[in-house]
Amino acid sequence: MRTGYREVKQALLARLRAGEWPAGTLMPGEVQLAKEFGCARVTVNRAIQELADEGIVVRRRRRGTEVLGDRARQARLTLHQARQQVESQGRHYAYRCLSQRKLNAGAGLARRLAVPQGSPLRALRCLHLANGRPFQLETRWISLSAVPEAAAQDYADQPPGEWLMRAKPLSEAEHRIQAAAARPPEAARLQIAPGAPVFVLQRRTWWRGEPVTWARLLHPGEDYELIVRDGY
Amino acid sequence: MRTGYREVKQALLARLRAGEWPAGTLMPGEVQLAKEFGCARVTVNRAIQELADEGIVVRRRRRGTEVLGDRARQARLTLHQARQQVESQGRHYAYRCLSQRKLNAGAGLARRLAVPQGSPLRALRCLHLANGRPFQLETRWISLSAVPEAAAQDYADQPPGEWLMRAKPLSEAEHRIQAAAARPPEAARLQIAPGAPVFVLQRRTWWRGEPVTWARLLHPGEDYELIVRDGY
DNA sequence: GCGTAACTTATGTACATACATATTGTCTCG
DNA sequence: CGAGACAATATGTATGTACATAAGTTACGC
Repeated sequence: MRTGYREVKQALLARLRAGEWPAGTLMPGEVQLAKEFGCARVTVNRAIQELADEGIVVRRRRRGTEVLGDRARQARLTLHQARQQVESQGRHYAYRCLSQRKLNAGAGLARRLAVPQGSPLRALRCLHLANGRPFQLETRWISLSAVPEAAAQDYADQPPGEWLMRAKPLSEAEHRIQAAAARPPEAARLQIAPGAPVFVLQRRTWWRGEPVTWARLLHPGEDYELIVRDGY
Repeated sequence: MRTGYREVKQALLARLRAGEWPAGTLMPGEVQLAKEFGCARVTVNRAIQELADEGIVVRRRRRGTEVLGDRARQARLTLHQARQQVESQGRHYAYRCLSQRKLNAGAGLARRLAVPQGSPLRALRCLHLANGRPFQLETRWISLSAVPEAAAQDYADQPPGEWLMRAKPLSEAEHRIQAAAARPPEAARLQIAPGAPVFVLQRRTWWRGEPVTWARLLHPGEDYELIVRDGY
């Protein structure tokens, strides 16, 4: 019958949207659906697997497949390094390290990075430029207990983000995206007026549960936008 | 040998990180890898499939599997309806429709929505409140040629986003995230000062290539944040 | 030399089957 | 009646096989 797991997935989606299985209920089992669609169970499995990946249903062994309510939109967000963002727009990229030093985590930093107080850190402040104009102001802390090599590394000519990506694999990441008003020192660095809107991306990463780095990336003004496309 | 596609995937990831196949090169074919790992080709296929899903490699028929350079961080972004965002924070949700009318697309709207000029549209302006305070200001256009049912629908008591989610499947979506300064009318609606930073999310959706809706969602100030977690 | 047809190859997917694994429900024994 | 053993069951995954599909490559005819 040349079913195809895509067809099955679409059919299931259609029936889900039609309200055939309201939120909270269990969908029929894979064998049942396979019989219904006239295809192999594996085909149904793959279709439902994708629905589960997209957060539409939850699957549990022995229990079955539960339909989740109030389906949220999901999209895949891709975050590039500043250099790549700039160059993909056909602009000239430049990097300047404003300051780099070593310090031990105080109470506030320890909390934000989730490291013990007093942990050795590398603190950095860098500027990424596009065609000579400020593109991103980066404030970053690197945990030296997680990445001891970072102590000896010089970031004068190399963005720490790019270095880290090569030097350290990562297992988890958390990103926070906000709009904020530029504080005076930041505004000066970004050559915008104090209080002007800035796009803020904060990124924390872990390696096997151990905190690696925390970065705060500021983009000036209304020009910057993050674009997420999604389809199926 | 009880390989398992997860093991294969981890092994491939390890070798990718070790630089065994530099960016731009082609990985060995599935049959080759299957022989190497002592498993079936389908198992390797599934492992590499996931790598492709995560944007680490690109697969093309007949060509092979290419390793992508400068691996960008990828994360799954989940976008909820305003109601769900508010309620998941334990706050009280309320909805107000400020205006709803029909109009035909002018030049600007036609371009933004990617519909022919003069197309019939439903135009909406709504406010979502959390504990009685403005949470999100929504400006939305719905293409009536794509969703004729929207012409008769009344949105006085029902957020158009929630209605659309139920009424219309969608195949593609595009999201843009920006920081902006509140313009005076918006600031008044959101009860913030003009020029204060706002978090802007613009969403366009299509159904089989046909534009369905365009929404501009404004969140006041620095409180709002979008959080994306990602791990493996 | 050029366009096209035929062939080759790597990935894409379907299927039957078999076994693994988690979890719920039930049954037994003290 | 409660704790633990056990069976039943739905999903999870591996495998061999077969065929589909896209895209390079080569051969052919003009």
